[in-house]
Amino acid sequence: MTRGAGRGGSSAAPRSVDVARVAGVSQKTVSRVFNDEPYVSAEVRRRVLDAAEQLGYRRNNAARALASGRTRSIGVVTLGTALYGPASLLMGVERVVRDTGYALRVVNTMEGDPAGVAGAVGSLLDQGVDGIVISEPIDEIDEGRAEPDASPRVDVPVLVIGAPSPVTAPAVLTAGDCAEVMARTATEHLLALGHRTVHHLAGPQRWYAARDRLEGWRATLDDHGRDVPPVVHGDWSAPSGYAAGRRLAEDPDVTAVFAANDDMAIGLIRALTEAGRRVPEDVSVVGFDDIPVSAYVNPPLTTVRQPFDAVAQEGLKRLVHVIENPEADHLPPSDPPIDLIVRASTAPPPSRTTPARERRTTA
Amino acid sequence: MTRGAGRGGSSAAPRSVDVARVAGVSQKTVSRVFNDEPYVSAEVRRRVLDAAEQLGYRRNNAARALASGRTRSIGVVTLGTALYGPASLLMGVERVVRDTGYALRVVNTMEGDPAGVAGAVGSLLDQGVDGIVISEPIDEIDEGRAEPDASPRVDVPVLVIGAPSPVTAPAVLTAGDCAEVMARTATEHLLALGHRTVHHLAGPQRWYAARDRLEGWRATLDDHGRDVPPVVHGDWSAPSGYAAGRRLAEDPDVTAVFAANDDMAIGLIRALTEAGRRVPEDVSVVGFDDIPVSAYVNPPLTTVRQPFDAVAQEGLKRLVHVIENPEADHLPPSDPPIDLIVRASTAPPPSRTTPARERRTTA
DNA sequence: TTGAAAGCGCTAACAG
DNA sequence: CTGTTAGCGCTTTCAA
Repeated sequence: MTRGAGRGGSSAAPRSVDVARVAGVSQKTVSRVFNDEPYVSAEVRRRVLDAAEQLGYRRNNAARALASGRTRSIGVVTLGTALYGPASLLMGVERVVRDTGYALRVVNTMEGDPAGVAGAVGSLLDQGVDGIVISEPIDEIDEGRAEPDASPRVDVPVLVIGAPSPVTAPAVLTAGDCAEVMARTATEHLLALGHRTVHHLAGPQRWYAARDRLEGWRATLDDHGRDVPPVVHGDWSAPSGYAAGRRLAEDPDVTAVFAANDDMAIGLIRALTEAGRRVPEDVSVVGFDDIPVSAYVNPPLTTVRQPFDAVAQEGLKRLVHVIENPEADHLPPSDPPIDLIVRASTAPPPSRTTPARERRTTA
Repeated sequence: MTRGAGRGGSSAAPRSVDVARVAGVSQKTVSRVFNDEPYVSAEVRRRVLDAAEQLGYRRNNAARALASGRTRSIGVVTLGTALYGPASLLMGVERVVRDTGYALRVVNTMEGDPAGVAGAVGSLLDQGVDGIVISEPIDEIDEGRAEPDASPRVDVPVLVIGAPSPVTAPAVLTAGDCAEVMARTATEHLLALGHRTVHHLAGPQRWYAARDRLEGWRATLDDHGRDVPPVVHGDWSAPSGYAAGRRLAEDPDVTAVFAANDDMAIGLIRALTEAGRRVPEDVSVVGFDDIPVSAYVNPPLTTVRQPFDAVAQEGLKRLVHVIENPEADHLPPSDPPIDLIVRASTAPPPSRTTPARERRTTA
């Protein structure tokens, strides 16, 4: 093979020996300079840097990885959706990964993908990564099953965001497992407004995120000794929220609904409104995520803002720490901030003496 | 260094020679099997595969890349936002990249990032990629400037989505440059409804996407010999749409607005509604993107759906073709489908009994 | 503070 | 059909 083949360049890419020759030093010295190793005189460092610049030298990452056994990259497994939550998380992860000097490799797991998380993780391992982030995995691996091809031998540290780990690895960290608390916050808000109970429009139960929110909601109701009404299920989408809303609208007892995400909340509100149930006068609705349009829909949506950036940042800091200090103690997780954003979609329940239809809104 | 160091495994990772030994063949034969090269008897192939399975063998990608000069990965430069457009595009790209057998590396350019696209591309080149996708770049490089550190020497094929190329490379492909046509479609729709002219709520002009939409709108108006009212600018966000809406609401001549994305359209509608201008009775609004909630906001939004998946798929197919056949002719681009989704936010203008035209003193 | 030598694990020719 | 021989461009010893 010709030097530089595959790079498509007209001239071969310069290597560290080329830089060394130009700078009049050994190849090893060039290596030292580029790795910020000590014991290089300022004078030599300058010469090397100049030569590199002049030649347009760029370190060959494959050679580095091969020689050092470290790829300096982190792989992330995400769902292949543009849903606000997963997408925000991915962006947060990218930012931190880059800040910590690692490169990012991304593999999606589509819903219904037969290989699922295991396949995605395997693919990342094939590519070569020093650590793996699994963002919001959903159920697809049977629990308790340990067949080697189902849950691949992961020999790098893993950070799992928003779920218990679907893989076994020498070091497993978790982050962002605060959905339950957030769901409590949302539910408590509704209860504090005077609602007798709160209905829940849940996400798909294969998602831990959905289950956690449901759990938080149910636990809050239990704690307050309230009825736990039947759960309505959606698929995160506005259409599914709309469908749920039509059903919920038929039940006059429904005065407060906690939706597991904003998209569903928006669909829900539309259905409620079309059915003649005003929001928030007749029914209060709380969403989850605080997507960008939530403040501007009609009515502006009360919701819980997820601390995506904080979760990504904190989790990755810990992951990188484990990667670079395999023996050291893990950094302790910290609790991310949780914000309940109260807007106009929640209000006290309609007074019970007056039928809703006779109430008048003054504008 | 110890074998397998950096992988953190308790035992060293098996190499192809190990597999070869177990299978009783040469190392090269193992390589043949794993590369699906011809001239390996079924019998030998089986033995190799069995041995590999037994050992838990995984090819070392760094060594492969070093020896072959190909990294088998594609890098993508995206904006670091969870905006629906960029995020959808990224997901579409991931899917296709994986389908074509490449790995994906991702680098974001944050707005205000000093290094910008050039820095991101450089980082990808450092990491080692066989091709680069630049998704919706925004202006940050001075045009016409050719300093080496400003626009790095890109020696791999580049696919630019939704913009002219901000870099020079041996092969530059473009895709998704249909925003102008889509903007025309939106504007024509409004004109066909009977509106005298159409106002435009534009995106930030550093984005090509925003400029293209503006151009399409302006050209359509010109073609029909209509007034081109002053452009209102937003920043893609719902709040900015809201702010624009307050201004637009004061002008009774405004009967139709084409917003450069759905988020702004939603903010705009809210402002219009609050100001007592009904949508669509008094003012029609068309958005752009068809984000998931658009069908469920109030009123459901008429919008233009961007063919993200089609654009990603088509563009990448061409990019991969160039990577693998540097000498061959480029595959021809094809036109992605454009869908105007007509919902309830557009309608004919209010009847012209009030002499709005008399008030127009400046054009 | 610097350099020389020896691989890292694989693919690319070229023989058989 | 299969094996041999060289590297790919670095990092890592170890020596100076």
